[in-house]
Amino acid sequence: MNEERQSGPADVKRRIIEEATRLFGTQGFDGTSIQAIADAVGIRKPSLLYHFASKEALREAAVESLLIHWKNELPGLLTAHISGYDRFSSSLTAAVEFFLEDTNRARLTVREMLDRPETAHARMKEHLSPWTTLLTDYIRMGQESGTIKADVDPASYIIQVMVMVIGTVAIGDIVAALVLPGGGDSMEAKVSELVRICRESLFSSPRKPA
Amino acid sequence: MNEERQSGPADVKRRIIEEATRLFGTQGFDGTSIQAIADAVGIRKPSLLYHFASKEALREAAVESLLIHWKNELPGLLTAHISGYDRFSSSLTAAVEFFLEDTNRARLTVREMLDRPETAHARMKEHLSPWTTLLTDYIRMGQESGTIKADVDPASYIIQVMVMVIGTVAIGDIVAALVLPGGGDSMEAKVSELVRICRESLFSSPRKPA
DNA sequence: CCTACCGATCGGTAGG
DNA sequence: CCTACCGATCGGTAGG
Repeated sequence: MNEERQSGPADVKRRIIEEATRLFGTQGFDGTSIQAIADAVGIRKPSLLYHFASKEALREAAVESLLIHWKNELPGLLTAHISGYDRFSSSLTAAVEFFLEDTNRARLTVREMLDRPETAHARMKEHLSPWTTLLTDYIRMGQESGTIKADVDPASYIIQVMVMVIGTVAIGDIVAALVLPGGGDSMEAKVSELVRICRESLFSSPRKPA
Repeated sequence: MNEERQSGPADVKRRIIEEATRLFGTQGFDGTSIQAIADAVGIRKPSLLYHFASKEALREAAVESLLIHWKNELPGLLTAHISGYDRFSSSLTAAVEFFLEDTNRARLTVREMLDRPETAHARMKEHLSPWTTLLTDYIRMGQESGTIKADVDPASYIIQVMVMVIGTVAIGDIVAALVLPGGGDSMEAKVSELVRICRESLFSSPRKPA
């Protein structure tokens, strides 16, 4: 009747999702067998299928878990700080570093976008569009008050920032090979250049207005 | 003994690579069977394996073909025009539109970066690093003459531009869903915003110096 | 370029 | 959560 020792069934489910996210992210959905996931968790294949009725159900659970994670963490990280030229840099840096903490999640996200465009489209919209609307409004307000360049297209700007953030985390290391003799500069340099590009193409002047 | 009618063997190889690029790009390497590729071409599976000894050999041929295409077309498109503030925009627009012409190639490229980081790293470096070096040098020269912002990190800047270009083509439509109520603005708007972001974060002043 | 065929692995089920 | 098992499909080969 003890209820705290060892791994409860909820813990097993969590570990399955963890390993699935890692393997789907690095090798892709079709490139990962449920056998391989079961091996990584340390259980047999039919045991995994007791927790998730099908491989497809596991995929959906992994993506859902990923989106919930972002939905819970990102808005607080961003909305609390986006309120001026200086804070813009630090909050965008924090957001990129948040994604960098778990590269597998970023890779799985990109793979989902490639593998199932319509489904990914619908699900991301459902979870994330509420707070991207906030960002769009913030840009429009900045344009009215003159702190943000008038020729910024708010929606397209946010799309490009997201493409840069997720792209840098998912494939930045490989793209870096095209440019650098050594084979890749530090991720730090890429992140600070990303922030610089976003900042200088958004605000009206290099110094914040009074 | 006629040699121009119907499809020669070289033509069949070309069509196999075409269909493989399309299917690998949309469904992934592991998500595409050689049976499916043979069906799309209109031949039997063992016939396909006569032209390419293995599925892996076909993958390599498809990626090689893609890189050769870019290597042949891009340098002329870029180096001829990157020589000032105005031409920068038109040549970057042309480059993005070049990628947009064949979305499958962009998707296959991103998938290769995710599926086989080291191999993709090495092969892209081999084919493309010579002319990215030219771009880096161009930025450094602009910094010395004052037309380009001093705080630009040339290598990281080029990486971010490439991430934006390839990311916009491969997953721009899906990311757009996060932002727009309608479900995605026109690709045109995304491209012109991409160009604006790259331009305004690169040059020293909004008007080109004399 | 084809027919015929192979061993291995896939996702999933039966039954406990 | 396990053992035992299934039909389907996979990449690839033999032989012509």
